[in-house]
Amino acid sequence: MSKPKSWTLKSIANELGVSNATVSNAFNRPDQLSKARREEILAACKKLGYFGPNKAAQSLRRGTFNIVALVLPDSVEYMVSDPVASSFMRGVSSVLEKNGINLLLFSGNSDNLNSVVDFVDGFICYGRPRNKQLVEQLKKVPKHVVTVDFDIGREASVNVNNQQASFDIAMHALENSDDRVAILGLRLLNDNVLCRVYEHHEFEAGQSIAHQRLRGYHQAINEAGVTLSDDRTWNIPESSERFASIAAKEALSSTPRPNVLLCMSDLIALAAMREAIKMGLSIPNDVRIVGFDGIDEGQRFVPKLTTVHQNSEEKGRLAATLFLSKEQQVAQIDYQLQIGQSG
Amino acid sequence: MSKPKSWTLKSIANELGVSNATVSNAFNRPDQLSKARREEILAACKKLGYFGPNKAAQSLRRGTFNIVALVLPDSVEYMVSDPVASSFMRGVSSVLEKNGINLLLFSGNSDNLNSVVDFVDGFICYGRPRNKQLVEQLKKVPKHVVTVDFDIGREASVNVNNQQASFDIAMHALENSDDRVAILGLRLLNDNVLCRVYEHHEFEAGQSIAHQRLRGYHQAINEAGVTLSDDRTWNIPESSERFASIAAKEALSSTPRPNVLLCMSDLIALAAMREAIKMGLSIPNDVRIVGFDGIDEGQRFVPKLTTVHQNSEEKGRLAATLFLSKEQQVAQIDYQLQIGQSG
DNA sequence: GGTGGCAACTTAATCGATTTACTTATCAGT
DNA sequence: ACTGATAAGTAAATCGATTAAGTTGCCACC
Repeated sequence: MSKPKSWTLKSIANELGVSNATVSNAFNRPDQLSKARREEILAACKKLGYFGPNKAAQSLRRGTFNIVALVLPDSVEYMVSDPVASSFMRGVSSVLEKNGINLLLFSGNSDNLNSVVDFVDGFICYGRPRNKQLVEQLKKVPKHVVTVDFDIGREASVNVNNQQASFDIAMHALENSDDRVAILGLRLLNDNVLCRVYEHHEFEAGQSIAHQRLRGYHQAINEAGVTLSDDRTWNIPESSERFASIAAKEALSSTPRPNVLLCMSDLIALAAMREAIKMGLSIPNDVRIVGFDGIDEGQRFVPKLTTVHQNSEEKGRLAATLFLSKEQQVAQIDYQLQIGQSG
Repeated sequence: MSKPKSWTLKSIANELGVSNATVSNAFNRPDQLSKARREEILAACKKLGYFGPNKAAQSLRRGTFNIVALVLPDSVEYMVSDPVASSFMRGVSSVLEKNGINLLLFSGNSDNLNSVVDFVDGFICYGRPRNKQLVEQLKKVPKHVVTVDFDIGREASVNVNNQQASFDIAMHALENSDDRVAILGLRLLNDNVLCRVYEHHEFEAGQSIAHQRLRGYHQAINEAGVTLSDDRTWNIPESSERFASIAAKEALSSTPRPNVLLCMSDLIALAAMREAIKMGLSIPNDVRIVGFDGIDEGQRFVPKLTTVHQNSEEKGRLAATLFLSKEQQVAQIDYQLQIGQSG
């Protein structure tokens, strides 16, 4: 009668009249018992409906979890709506899935790694988490960590050279030293707000992707001998149509009207192009617009978007592979300028 | 000297000369010890670098995890590249994140829930998982389960009426009894293959979303008195531009050329429209094309896509809320026909 | 002064496993 | 027949916590 609703190693062992250890060994170390005994035990477990050792207990004992946390730069919501981030995630998960490892999504807004640190084998961090405490914790967390597109002084990371790429695309967009440049920046600020940004100098030291890209733009602007007025940089809090449109409209209706728009993502650039068209401007004659990312929609748009293409999925695969190898190395991945008709 | 590298409840207790239980209580049950003692302990922990009870051990003991598994219909890769699925996920995560609960992604291709079942508080299943074993396991897994857009006989679920919606959109698209209809189906088959599907009858009993939608189409086709030839249904294995284009090209170049294309997703419908335009066909004069989902890009396309809109993000929020409430109920969510110029 | 009640801790069982060290039994070899 | 190896299995410590039950000291109250 005393059949427990759900079996444990112990109750199974009692039922079969063998020891704890023997049942455990039947599942984990076949060489520790006779073949006959093992098969007998496994068959009995199957019949009774015991599906093997409880993973939580197993993990506690062994210290391994088969779970990797993907630390996102921002909320999970934001992440899944960004096409570049999703394709990165796609790359990561394809590799992990093949290795039977599960993916835990972790928001870059959380202020504490603690809620998951005891459940995972380590962390893959995609870009600098918005919450600074998180960054500090990641620096010293006693687990394996791979960072992507930013650096915390640990040795395993995957990066695209954001600064160089931004420099290149900006150099492409700039033609004359009297060009009027505006920058539509993505998440330059920690505050979740759409606004113009006047103070540039503090960004020159920042390590977020946005800061790296901004440095590339500035470098190109200098090199091209162009002047960037200090009211010509916008902060867009997330890569969404809505915010980007507002910022683009604002930028394009400011005087003197900019004729070069450097956009930190393709989604922003596309929104800007739509606004420009709505305002009756001609691209690239009245305004040249360039993006960053290389998403599909940009290549279908008329005029075709000029942008920096990076293979995010490949980046994801690389990050996951690097994680699994436990090696400490820094991998740089390639980018290509994708020249369209927009700038 | 004997400072362990990482602290445990026990080692902290020893260090402070109090019992195990007291330290535990300091973190979990303030009423069990004096205020002074408690503050003293917490301060000491902070100084020593003990961040609180190990969550894995805590979970083992308590049987709660603060982790919910999101069971996807297919691989995790697939999920993040599908805009509808992502916005569902967005909805789910927004609610969970607010409640401090972490999200674990679980592939619908896995053949065993076991790798995660001992780590999670329960499951939210988005659509019928591709792997049938998984479905069987979900039916009887001893954890809380909420299903979305399919049913496994458990009482908590969120659904849109796929069959009714498909019926409605198909009725809208069909005009004359001599219309030549083709169906571009999404994941009608378990096999990951792009092909024409000849045998329809077995689908009439299927419970996957694709099967529900197919039934709606068939019902409308009957009602409209139209004949559907049995070589006019395609199976597209995933909602991607590439596969959809191939299928659309094949459908549109078959004779007699279909003049109505019922597409099971907007991504497919958009690809079909692009192909039709490439072939010099006029929409909707030569061919009427309707989709399903209501993604943004469809509304921007020229001609605007006629489709079924469902608020996936809301669906996600609803599913998560239902999960957290632990209530057993079936929630139906609304859909609207979104009439554009495409069909 | 004895009793009851309460606050503040401690003891020890428990969650569900893994694993080292130990006990037997069996058998080959001399 | 005795030794030593090997195979097969068991006992008990352990992972890092929670918590019911028990202990102790202190104070109030009749």
